[in-house]
Amino acid sequence: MTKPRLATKGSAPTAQDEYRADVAAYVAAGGDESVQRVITAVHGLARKLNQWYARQLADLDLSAGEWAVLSRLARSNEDEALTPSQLAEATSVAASSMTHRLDRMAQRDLIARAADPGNRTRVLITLTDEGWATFKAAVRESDMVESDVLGPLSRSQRDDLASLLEVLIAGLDETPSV
Amino acid sequence: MTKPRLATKGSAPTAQDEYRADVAAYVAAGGDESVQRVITAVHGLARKLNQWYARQLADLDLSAGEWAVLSRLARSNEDEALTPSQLAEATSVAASSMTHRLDRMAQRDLIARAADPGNRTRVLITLTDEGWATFKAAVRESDMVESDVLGPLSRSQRDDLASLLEVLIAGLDETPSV
DNA sequence: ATCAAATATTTCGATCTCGAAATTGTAGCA
DNA sequence: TGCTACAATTTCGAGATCGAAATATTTGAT
Repeated sequence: MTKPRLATKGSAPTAQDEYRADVAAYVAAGGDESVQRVITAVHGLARKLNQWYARQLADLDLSAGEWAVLSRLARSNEDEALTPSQLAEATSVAASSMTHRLDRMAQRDLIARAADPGNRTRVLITLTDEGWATFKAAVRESDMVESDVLGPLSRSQRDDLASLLEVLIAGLDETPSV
Repeated sequence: MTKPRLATKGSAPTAQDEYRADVAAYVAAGGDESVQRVITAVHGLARKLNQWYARQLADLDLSAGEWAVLSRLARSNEDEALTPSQLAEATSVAASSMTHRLDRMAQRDLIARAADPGNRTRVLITLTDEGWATFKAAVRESDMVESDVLGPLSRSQRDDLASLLEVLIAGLDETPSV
């Protein structure tokens, strides 16, 4: 069954090959197979998606980090305003890095800084009209990639998959933060 | 006994809350719901896992990138030796960055460089005994995290989940690389 | 009211990454 | 062989990130 791919760089290994080899290695090293199949697949998917996003986002002159900021702001622009610290936490980056990232984004008029009226230590970040438009454009682009990836599954399979993943997401909150 | 749980002002949002808000935002922006549920869950899980790995790996003085190299080498040490370029490709990093990463890892005696006997342009990277031992230690640590995450699912649910994810992985190879 | 501790942001120096040369070696072809 | 195109790695300069220290403000205790 396994295609005997002969050495040379000509034929790149498929994602499936990589996946199987990874699972085998982790199991050989002592990992549980039913765990490693899921974990390795999740990582592989996320990695591939991120690669594609990076390319798509490059068209809009956005880095993955900038996209993360846009995305986080977009889903809470109405009710709550966010501070740089919260954005740093939300996007897994040091607060000091967020300062610089926001500098660039403000320069491009994607976001705006405003002093918190109730606490002058804080800065509140909001999406500008242009930032909001850029967010929507990026969603439209990435949705095309994502639809392709989910193409092989039927609607009910997608729902089953989502439900199982949601169980794991819910469980994350109970895990003792390692 | 009771951890002095730092008084969260608004009680930190749970991973589940974040997930639901993300899905809602993407759907509001025009994404398909059955797509966004899966994609968002995959990203959320991968992100959380990576955060935990980073902490675990810090105990072994490993960065995520170094772990990726160790891991890639560990699963192909027997048959094929890898070049820096291949490792760069495999771990999504520029070839020039791999040079420095390998410098550091060689200095710590985790990997060894050797000239390819058949092609003096190439350098072949192999795991040292210490590198191999470090890999195994990391697998043991991360398997504990992963088992916790998969705890909420029964054996057969894990298999179902893995099977669905594997369909997507297989599909990645057909996608026209965007 | 005042002083000390805590919080939020920014600045600073070191490190890591990237893409573009530069370097070194291989392969094809007359 | 000699020459040109190609390939793999490393070097180099610019930009991004990190953790720690600096700055400014708020909160809490006396």
